[in-house]
Amino acid sequence: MSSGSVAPYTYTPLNLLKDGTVVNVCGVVKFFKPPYLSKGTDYCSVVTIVDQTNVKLTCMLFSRNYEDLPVIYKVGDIVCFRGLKIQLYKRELQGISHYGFASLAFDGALGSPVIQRTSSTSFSFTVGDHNMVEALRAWASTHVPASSTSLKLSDAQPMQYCDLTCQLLGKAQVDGASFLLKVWDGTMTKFPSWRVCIQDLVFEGDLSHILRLQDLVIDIVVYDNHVHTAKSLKIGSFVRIYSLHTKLQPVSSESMTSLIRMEFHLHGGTSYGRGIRVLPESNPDVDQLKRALESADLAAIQPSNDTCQSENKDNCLTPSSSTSDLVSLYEVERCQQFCATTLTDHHYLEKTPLCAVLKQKAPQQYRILAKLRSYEPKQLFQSVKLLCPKCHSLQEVPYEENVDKILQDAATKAPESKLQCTSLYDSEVWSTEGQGGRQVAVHFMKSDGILPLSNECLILIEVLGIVPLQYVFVMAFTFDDGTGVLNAYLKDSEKFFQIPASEILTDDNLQKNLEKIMNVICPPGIQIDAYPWLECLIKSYNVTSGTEKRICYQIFDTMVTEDII
DNA sequence: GTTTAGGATTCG
Repeated sequence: MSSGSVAPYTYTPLNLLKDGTVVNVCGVVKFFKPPYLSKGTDYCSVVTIVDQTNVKLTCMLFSRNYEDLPVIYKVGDIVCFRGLKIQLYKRELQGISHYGFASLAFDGALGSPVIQRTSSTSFSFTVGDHNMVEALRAWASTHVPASSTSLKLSDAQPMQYCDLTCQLLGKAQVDGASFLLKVWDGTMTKFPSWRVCIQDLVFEGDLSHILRLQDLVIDIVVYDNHVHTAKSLKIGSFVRIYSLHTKLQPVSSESMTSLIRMEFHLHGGTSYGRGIRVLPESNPDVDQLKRALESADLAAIQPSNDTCQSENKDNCLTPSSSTSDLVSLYEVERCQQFCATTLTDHHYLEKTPLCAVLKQKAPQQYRILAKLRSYEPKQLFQSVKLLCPKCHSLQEVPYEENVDKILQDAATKAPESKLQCTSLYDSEVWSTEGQGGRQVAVHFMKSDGILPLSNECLILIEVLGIVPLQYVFVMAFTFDDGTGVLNAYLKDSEKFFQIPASEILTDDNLQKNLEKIMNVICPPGIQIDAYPWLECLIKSYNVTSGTEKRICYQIFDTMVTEDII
């Protein structure tokens, strides 16, 4: 027993939780949504924790008071919850705050002082709790990857979601659903910030100070549910903005001849933990931020032209730069800055370097960030194949003169499927002459629901066992991310290039588009350093040929970004 | 002793 009148609390390991119980738990924060106003009466915070048992628990925490929800600043923080009810939701256990719920939160950094963050007076902190936090810190340092979303403005790239720690310099309500925040963190973005027109708005903040800081200040627009949080923020306060979206302004002739600008949005909703949280002066990240602001402020007051010119020599646009210089600079910047592909799903997967992918067994799924060193086939029309969705075999698209041969070589078994006429094709069963009266099912593919003229009609013969075949792009990509080289197949009917494989052989424009895309993602005649990054999902699988076993990789749920299509 | 949300990006 600990000294004093309060008995030590018992914490239940996350692998021993039972439905219907009320428990105390401790864990490392794996994911969280900063407290936000729910549609009911309370503030809500969703927190996923993990402990040494490697079991995760997602907790729904509600409180009438914002301050009573756990004070979490970042992934990796450590929390202790008391009075957490365990229940089943979608066949998984989840935690939900029960009557008398209380929480403590701590910095997760190994060796930092164990200072509890809570306003909950009922939460007594014992030696046992202290040891629990230290043990979780030690475990997390080797088992929980550090949060990678937090960054400085100077490291912000377009088309990213990131957590920004900054100071609020100005604010203004734009309209009912959007609110402007002017912030800085002492560093300069790669592209100057967009500027929201504040002419007709009620602006709060020191505009002369903001103007003096120039491009050290960025404009963030927050939307919908974040407007009420933004309204309550005090000028000068230190805030963290979670899942801030960075993007480049749409390319227009105007932006080509001036400068490309970067937009900052905090979109509506709370997906991926989108939100804003005020950081106290005592926060170690604020300490660091203050120092950066002080030196940046000094530099802004006494600008050194020499430093500016020598640092920006490579990126500097002189008044004599021609439009084509600007465009090519933009193209280079764009290629270096952001991904030419995006994921269509599984955004929560963490990125894995290729060297790590290559060491692991199959099957697995990975998110990778790499450059396309090379690809096959170079003759792009050769990448179009016919895929049998039934047996997954691939066939070449047959030349017309080969079709007779294919029919002669067809298998001997009778068609199995029930014949039906659909909007895609009409079907008939024909008895062959001179082949023992073998029956062959023939499908006449329709175009827009209508049978085309016979010489234009695609005919599928079911004894071939390939009914109906699907056109796909099949390519071999060689990825390189600096840590390793990996070959992956692309097998895709239309998602990746946003071009239907079924139409490319007959459409010159689509062929040109495909060529253009390949020239962007794997540009000929330049160093690989200047190639764009590609973010891809790949899955590994085992392939056995004879006695040889090897691992293959295939791209999935990935597409090229719309602005290069 | 009810509800809220139930991780899984907007499309401005």
